[in-house]
Amino acid sequence: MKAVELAKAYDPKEFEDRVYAAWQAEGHFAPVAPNGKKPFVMVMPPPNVTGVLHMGHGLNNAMPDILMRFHRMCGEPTLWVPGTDHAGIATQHVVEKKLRAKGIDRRELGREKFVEETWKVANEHHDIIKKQLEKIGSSCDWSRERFTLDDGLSKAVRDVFVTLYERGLVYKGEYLVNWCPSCGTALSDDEVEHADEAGAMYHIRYEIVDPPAGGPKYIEIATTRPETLLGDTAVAYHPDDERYTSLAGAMLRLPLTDRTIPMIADAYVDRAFGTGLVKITPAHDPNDFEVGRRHDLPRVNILNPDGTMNDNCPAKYRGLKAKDARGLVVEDLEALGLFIKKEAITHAVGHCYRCHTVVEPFLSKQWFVKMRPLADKALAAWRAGEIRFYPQRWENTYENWLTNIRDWCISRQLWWGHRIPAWHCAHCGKTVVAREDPLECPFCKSTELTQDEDVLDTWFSSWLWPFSTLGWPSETADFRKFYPTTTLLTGFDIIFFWVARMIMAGLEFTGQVPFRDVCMTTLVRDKQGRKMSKSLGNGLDPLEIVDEFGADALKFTLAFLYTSTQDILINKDDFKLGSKFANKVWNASRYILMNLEGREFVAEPALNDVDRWIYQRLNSAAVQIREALASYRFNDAAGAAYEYFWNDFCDWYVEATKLSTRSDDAAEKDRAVTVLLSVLEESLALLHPFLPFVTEEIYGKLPNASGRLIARPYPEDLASRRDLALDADFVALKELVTIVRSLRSEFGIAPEKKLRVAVRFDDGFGGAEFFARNAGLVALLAGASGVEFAAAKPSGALALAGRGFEAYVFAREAVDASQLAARFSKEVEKERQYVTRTQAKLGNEAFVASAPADVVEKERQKLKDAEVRAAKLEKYLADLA
RNA sequence: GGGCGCUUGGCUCAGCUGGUCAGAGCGCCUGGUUUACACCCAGGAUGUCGCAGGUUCAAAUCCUGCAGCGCCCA
Repeated sequence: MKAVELAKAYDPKEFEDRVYAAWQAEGHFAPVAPNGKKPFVMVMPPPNVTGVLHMGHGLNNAMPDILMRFHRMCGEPTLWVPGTDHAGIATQHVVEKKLRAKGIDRRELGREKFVEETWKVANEHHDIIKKQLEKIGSSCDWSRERFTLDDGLSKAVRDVFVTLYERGLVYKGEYLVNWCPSCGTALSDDEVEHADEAGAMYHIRYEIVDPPAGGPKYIEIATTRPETLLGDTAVAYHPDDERYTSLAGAMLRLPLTDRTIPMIADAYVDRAFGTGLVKITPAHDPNDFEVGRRHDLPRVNILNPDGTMNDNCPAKYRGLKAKDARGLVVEDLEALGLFIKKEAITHAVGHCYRCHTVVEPFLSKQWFVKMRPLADKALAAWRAGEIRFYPQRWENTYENWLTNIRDWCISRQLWWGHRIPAWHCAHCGKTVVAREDPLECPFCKSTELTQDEDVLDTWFSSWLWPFSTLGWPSETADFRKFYPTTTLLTGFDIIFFWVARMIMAGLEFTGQVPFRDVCMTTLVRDKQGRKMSKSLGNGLDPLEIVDEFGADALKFTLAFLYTSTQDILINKDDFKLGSKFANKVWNASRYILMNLEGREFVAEPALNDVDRWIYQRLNSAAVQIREALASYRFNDAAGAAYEYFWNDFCDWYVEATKLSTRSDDAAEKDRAVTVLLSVLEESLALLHPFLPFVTEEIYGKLPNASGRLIARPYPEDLASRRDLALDADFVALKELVTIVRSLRSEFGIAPEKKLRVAVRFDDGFGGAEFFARNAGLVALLAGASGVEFAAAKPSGALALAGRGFEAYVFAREAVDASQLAARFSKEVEKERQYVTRTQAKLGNEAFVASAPADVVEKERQKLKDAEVRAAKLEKYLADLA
């Protein structure tokens, strides 16, 4: 056989694109035909079609890819559905900005042209996003890719809207909504981010109309937004507040206006807060809105949709931004002597999650989804154990949100999105909601129908994603085969936006939970714990990482550093970890392939101790990986793969085989190389989910492999490979080798100096035969001229303590006796301390009586071991003296 | 105000259902051109597991309180 040559250095750029193209061309990302195994299915959280992938996407695509590859190799039909999201507000922003740069306003362009333009931009961007996902190695089924605005999904959205309307769960009404004056649209409660800001509490006087004789002429209220007084329609006090009960029914002169407003009593008021009086502005505060409803107060809207003061305000304020109006209002109040004071405070202010503009509570007609019935189903399913969160603590958040859920405002005053399938009949005034565009009004047959101008919230399409992508509402083959999906993996920050809503939608429309497991990932941040952002310049572009370190390095590093308990802090250099590991795999393989030169395969090679040991380790690693992935502990899985390959396979196994490959025995060389190649092949399979590219590339060069690694079975837990006794023997062998190496290192004995080594076994040591068989191996690894077996310490040798044995090294002349003695003393002291502690423990009757028998037995054994070791060390000390 | 999380070697973090579990990667120190790898090899140092109590035969691991940091909801 000829040697296979690999390039000297690992160079991912050389093969990653090629390997990905081959996988795709051969159809490996599509599910295999039903084979009796339960399918493993995930949907990709759809990235924003006009966005850019950031490290969060990197993480949330790399981890699913590990899962998909693992389950695929386990022989399950696997499906990972990719796709993108039209991201209404964000995309409309992008396109508007582009147009503005060309001096075009979207209103000039008109709705139709604007949407056309937006499709163009979305299509271009889509190709970029797709390329990025391919670059990072996502093994998703591109033939099933979906977009939230494509025909199928649009049909699903419309069907759902109409169904909910029919069930009385969608309604339109005039309510106070969160309004982004900059985006010019309503937002849902979740789309508002609260941030503490410095503000002020303004104390203002309202004059009482016809004050009772001897009573006060004014009342004092406090507000953070004095300009909203122009929309006040009452002032409220607590019904039990005796300071104000005498003012029941009194009227107040609303400053700066010609209006008078009533004093009302409402239990909502906190008597202890401020003066115990609250100005009520039903059109501009959610709490006031409720108070207004209870007392049937008028709602005076003082804002235009763009956030400026409207015609309900006195002329001088009209057209001013709310913030500017505030200053003017305060000035005017001062002039009238109605302003008392201003105190600095900090308060939470709502901002638009897309553009960060301050959000205004704004009175308008919007569409809502009645959430309570949906949420109750989602809670019931969770309580019944149909949904499991990893880590479980997220279930608290889920429960809490669903328990306190409020209706969902789903209409958006945008052009880019699913147009609301509702029509207004100019003739009879009724609303028509229909699956098919109506040609005439079903109530009065009029054709004067106009469709609602608004579009739906993007999340109103995302919440259908796990089933709309599979063809629902049609009963497609995919839907039948792959729904419900298995696992959803996404960032915890969209648990409300997306995860909980998908569960509600799944239950409402398909009668099933959309997935069983929810794996919540944390955020990726920089080393200072700051969110990665463009403005800070601390963002890590996954594509740059791929370019510099390779896609495998990206994936492996993220898996290795994965943690579910806190944010993942990472910087660019951390990705060296992954590329170093990939390089290690490359070079170990390179070495093995080099050794093929002139060798012949052996049909059924006999396994020696070392071979059986490495299979034992491989087996144990496979078990660990399987267990870790079953509960989404990616770090443990990656760690097990790393430790196996680097510490067991490279450091010990490959080194050990040099005993054979460097021998003059051709038959033994053939045998050793044959086994080595088999172990390598299986090791590559073990590592493949974590390092897909480099393992596939090497696999393609193996003379004993066929097909693609991506489709090879994953190493299984084989009873025949479990061998704890052998593992224990090998632990002892490694200890012996390490003891000799340490001595060499500590006393600067040159590596090329072969040491004469002898071993004596303690009574009852079980590994004697193993050692006898592997004396040559010990000699190789320890750099010994040979290993003898002795009944007692030979004169002229140094003794070193091992567990169950004693090593004798003929190196007295190279060693500084006092230095070695000092080391022994330290060790003796440690052992003696341990002995004392353990004796006390075992002397404690409560311990012996209460602790499980095996724990007590273990302690006894450990005590014995420590005593033996201490005795050995003391003897060595005496000898050195 | 309610809820959740974090505080373990210089750095970033693992340690599930309490009994050598005090670990990993990076960094650091010493020595190495062994025909796979200096993206390497061999050896080594470093932690009263935030603080104070408690439960237990036994606590980094469970409970309570405190301190600091972070997030979510109101």
